Amino acid sequence: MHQTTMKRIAGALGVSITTVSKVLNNHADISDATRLRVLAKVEELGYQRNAVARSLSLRRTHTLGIVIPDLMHSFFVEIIAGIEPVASVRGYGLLLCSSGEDAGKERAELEMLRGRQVDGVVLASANASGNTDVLLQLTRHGTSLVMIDRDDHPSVKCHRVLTDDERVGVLATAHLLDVGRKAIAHIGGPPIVHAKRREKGWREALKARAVKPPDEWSVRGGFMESDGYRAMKRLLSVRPKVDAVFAANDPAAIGAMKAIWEAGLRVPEDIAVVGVGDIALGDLLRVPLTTVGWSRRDQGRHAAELLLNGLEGESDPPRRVIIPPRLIVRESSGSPR
Amino acid sequence: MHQTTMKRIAGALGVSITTVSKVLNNHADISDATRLRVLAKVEELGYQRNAVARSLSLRRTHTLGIVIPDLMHSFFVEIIAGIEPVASVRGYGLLLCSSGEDAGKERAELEMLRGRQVDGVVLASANASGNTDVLLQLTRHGTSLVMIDRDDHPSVKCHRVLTDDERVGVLATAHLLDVGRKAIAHIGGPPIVHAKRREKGWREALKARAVKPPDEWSVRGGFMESDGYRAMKRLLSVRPKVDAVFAANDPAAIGAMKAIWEAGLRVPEDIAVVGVGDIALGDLLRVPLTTVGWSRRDQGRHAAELLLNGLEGESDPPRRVIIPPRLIVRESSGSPR
DNA sequence: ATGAAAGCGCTAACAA
DNA sequence: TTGTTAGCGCTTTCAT
Repeated sequence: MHQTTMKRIAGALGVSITTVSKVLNNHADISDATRLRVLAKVEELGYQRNAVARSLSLRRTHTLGIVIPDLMHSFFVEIIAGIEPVASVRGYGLLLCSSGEDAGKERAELEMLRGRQVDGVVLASANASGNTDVLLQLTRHGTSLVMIDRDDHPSVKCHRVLTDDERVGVLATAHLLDVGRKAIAHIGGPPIVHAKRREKGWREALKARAVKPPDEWSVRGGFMESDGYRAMKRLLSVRPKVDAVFAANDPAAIGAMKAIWEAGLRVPEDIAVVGVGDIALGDLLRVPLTTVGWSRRDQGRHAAELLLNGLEGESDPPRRVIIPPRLIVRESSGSPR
Repeated sequence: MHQTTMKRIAGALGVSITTVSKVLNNHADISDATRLRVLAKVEELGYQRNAVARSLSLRRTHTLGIVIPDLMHSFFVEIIAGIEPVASVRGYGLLLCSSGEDAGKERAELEMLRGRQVDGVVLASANASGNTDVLLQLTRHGTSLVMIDRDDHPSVKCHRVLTDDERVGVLATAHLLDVGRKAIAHIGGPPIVHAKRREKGWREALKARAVKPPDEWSVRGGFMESDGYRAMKRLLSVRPKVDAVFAANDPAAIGAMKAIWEAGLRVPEDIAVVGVGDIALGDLLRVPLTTVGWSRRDQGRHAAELLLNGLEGESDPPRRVIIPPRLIVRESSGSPR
């Protein structure tokens, strides 16, 4: 029950704690003989340095905080999967927080992470601003920060790992035009800059082919399946009928498909659907979903690398890393007509 | 850049550090006047207790370690989603580790968690034993442990949150018999007790209806999609043909379906498929998958509660919590014939 | 090459 | 009601 400590090791060997510490930190000024004796004892007792005490001394915890909106969204989990191996191999632990899409909880989590003295934070927020002050406070106290898929909080100087959202919209919409769709509606996301850029891409792509979308083609939705479902319900009553819809993300696209099926229509024959995000199993859906995706793992990996490089070596100036989106064509967008 | 500390607060107010500490810990022996002054200063400076120092003093980190085999498996993420709210609301942080199905890495993660002095560990391992010694060491040092979906390591005295695997096999197989299938094959999992129990359930259910499975009906597989795919390839050559297959988990079932389709056959018309685990989006698959599932969230929730109750109050004797499995009928098992 | 001593920021007896 | 003091286990000057 009693923890083994350096004191114990030192005592058992008749050396000082300092000596043990030095061995464990690979200091050069230790004779090979002593080093070996210490190492042997460490092995024998199964000793593990107390990271808490070490952190207090070093003022570094070798811990990264991760804040995501929703654990159940494969999307964010893939980001973590990108972070994990990088952190793990460099000896960093991951303190996981889920904000549940709630700005209040996100705030609480960020303060908790500050209290726990994490060396860095990866924030994959979905909330529109609100916690700018906590973020500023964090960075001011020396915690490095990287935001994923967020290009707001402009006052917060930190690394950002993003995709090109306007291009996302263009890729999706141009594809639908390419396969011969004429009336391409858009189910928008929440009022955040990324959703707006996707909508902008949709407009641009239409404009490039001289298509003028009537107002009813664009309906405000959200990032949840239920949002897409509701939005599609409304789009189904638009006349003349739409023959395609570009949803701001995959869950919304799935919701839209459900609404379409419920109305007795078919995907893609009656209405083609394209989403964004390339969620897991998207290729195994009843009607496999055409989507615009980008590598979440790369996003996570880059985030972790930016963070750790900044922590270990020189702290680079804030960078923006753009992960390019790509079109993933499946059945929901149909074949050329 | 300089952290605010209790010293600073105390200094600014002309009181002792102890007083500040007592206020922050809600000790009764502090006058309201002082309490208010301190709280005001804390607010003013945006002070946050340094959890590292606190942990060193208290010898509790208010942190739980979570070790799962694979972040990309929705299955484990749901467990975390069950743990998170319980831990979060009680002020516990979650240190996340992914062992990548590798006993060596799992071992390293567990030692890391020991070094970090976590108060408890939730282990959702998939590895067959091997790290028993580390687990024993952990518990011996006072770390409480709960294992999820693991009923091995019998020497390790800890809570366990399991499902009834034999019943899982019975539910799946009886269902296939109920819908009129005659030749029900089984794609087994890796050589762990749970997979074996599922197979046992399969045998029991067949026996209960006087069906004697020939040896070729049972093929050793694994828990990966590729395992199911390979196993099904072999099953496809069995004569007389099998008309149903019960796979030890959903990924294997999905792999099996792929093999069936590749062979030009149909699910469920030619071969019915049932999996285990009820993975996310299982109901949106090309052919929605019939499966036997149980609440992962409940599993996580129970695990967290067992752990935290043990930490906060009396430490219960090791308990085994059984989460009941239930059959989820979708299309892959077909309709009665 | 080794060790004594101070300190990281906090908690908790024990005094006052 | 408040403060003094001694740790928690480790790192790190600075002597020796």
